[in-house]
Amino acid sequence: MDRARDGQFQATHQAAGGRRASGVMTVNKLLRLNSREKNILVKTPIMASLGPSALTKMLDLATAVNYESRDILFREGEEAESFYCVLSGYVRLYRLNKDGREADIRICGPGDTFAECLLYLGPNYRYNAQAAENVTLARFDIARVRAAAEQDVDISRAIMQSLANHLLTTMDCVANDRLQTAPQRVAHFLLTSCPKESTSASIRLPFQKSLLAGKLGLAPEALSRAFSALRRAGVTVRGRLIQINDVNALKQI
Amino acid sequence: MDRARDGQFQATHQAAGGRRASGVMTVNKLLRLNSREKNILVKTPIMASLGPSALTKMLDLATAVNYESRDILFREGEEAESFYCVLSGYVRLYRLNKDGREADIRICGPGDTFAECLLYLGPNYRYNAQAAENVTLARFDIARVRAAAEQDVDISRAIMQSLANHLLTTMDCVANDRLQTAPQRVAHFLLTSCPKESTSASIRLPFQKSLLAGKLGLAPEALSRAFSALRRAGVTVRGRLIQINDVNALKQI
DNA sequence: CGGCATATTGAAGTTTGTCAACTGCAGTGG
DNA sequence: CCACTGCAGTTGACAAACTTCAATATGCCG
Repeated sequence: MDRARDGQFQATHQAAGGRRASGVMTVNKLLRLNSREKNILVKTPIMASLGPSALTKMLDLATAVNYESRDILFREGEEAESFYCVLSGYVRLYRLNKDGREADIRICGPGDTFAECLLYLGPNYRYNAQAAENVTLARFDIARVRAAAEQDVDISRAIMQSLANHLLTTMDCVANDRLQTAPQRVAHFLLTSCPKESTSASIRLPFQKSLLAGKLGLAPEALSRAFSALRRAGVTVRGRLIQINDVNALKQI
Repeated sequence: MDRARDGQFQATHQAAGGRRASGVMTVNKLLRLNSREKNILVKTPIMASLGPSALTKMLDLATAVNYESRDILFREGEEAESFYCVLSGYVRLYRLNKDGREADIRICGPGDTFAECLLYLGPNYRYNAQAAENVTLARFDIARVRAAAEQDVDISRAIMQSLANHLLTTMDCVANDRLQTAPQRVAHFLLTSCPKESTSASIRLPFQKSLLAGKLGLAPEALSRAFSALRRAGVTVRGRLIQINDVNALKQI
């Protein structure tokens, strides 16, 4: 059975979060970050503001971990031992209702930190996390980082900035869900993906459309229809490539 | 013209946030908290975890301010000088779309802190805040609290806990909006308002139904219909009084 | 009781979700 | 090289849920 292709299998047997090397899976082998991974990590928002000593402490606490597409990182209700920072790939954070329907809460890409809010809260994860594609993550032990933050103001300040940012982003999400229709959400997303001050642009989606649909709180079909509704505003879609002829027209949607 | 009853007037002439005494308005007079207000403030989540010295510092930084129902506390885009903690009454945080439609992001009641995320972020408010009824608030100067947090780990820890809490609450909000229908949202709200482990309950809404509707992301009419849909699950509504005959039946909605 | 704001109800109308069929593409294996 | 397969995405038809508008009812406070 192909684990990466069978959601049901994933749903009952959690992936253990191993690091794979040359096609061979070595479960739960946590490694220090290699230099390429370190270079990515130190540029992420949560690390970039740290002073040299705080940065060293955090790098010492980080381990690297890989997941394959559709692997489950953790589930709602499990005891939270770690929080994560994405080095490459995308991770979905989502909830289930009692019928088993899923709703994405957040899509985390390179540089994004997630579950760090549990540093100062209850002992359990509050949502599910799944790799949307093959991902590399930096993993941090919650208890150790909490201890480090108590001693180093740089670290606690970085965590606060991260929390404050996520809070505002999530509040934006609530407001957008409640105020905007599907084409408006898509237009808004495209505009935030455009370089500032440009009159036209062409964008390559960094992930599948189904993932974008979830991020925007839409069914994949609704995203499709939103794109075709945006054609009259000069938006051309071919695969992951999106051509925007008139940025100002998009703003009027 | 009655300021408290004319939304348009409020929309163009911002209330200055004065403290009123015996019907006479004294604009912008910021006062130290009286002992009753202090007693409330020290029990709020953000203050309760502070040690004695941190608590004293924060109380010294706090000023009391009253607003009348429908007063605007601040608007999106304004420079953020203060964050607030609700001592009594309710405050709506909301956004406008370009058609002028409003969507509530959060309803803050006694003990709730808001806009504290700006301690570590950009200089502007990111949403509007309006008194939903007559309110008393503790106001904190952002720059001063930021300085205090740098020196006192208790304070920065309290802020982090507050941020983490709000983040999780807001993520819950996104998930609930995306997963639950109107009756389910109302049922969920009622269940969180019930004492734990009770089989039946009677609740008094702490605010107007229109405010509850906004909190749940619904039009007032949709809330009304949700309540009448819940009648068959043993929910009786008369004014602000709500009788729940069977808590378990509500959980099945 | 009057006056006003809040809440409820009914009747459209929108928007989105759901289900199903179909397309297009990429990879597989004969 | 080509049929087969599996998956992502699109499209259509329909249903469900919610909003909006309008009319009416209820409740509150002078």
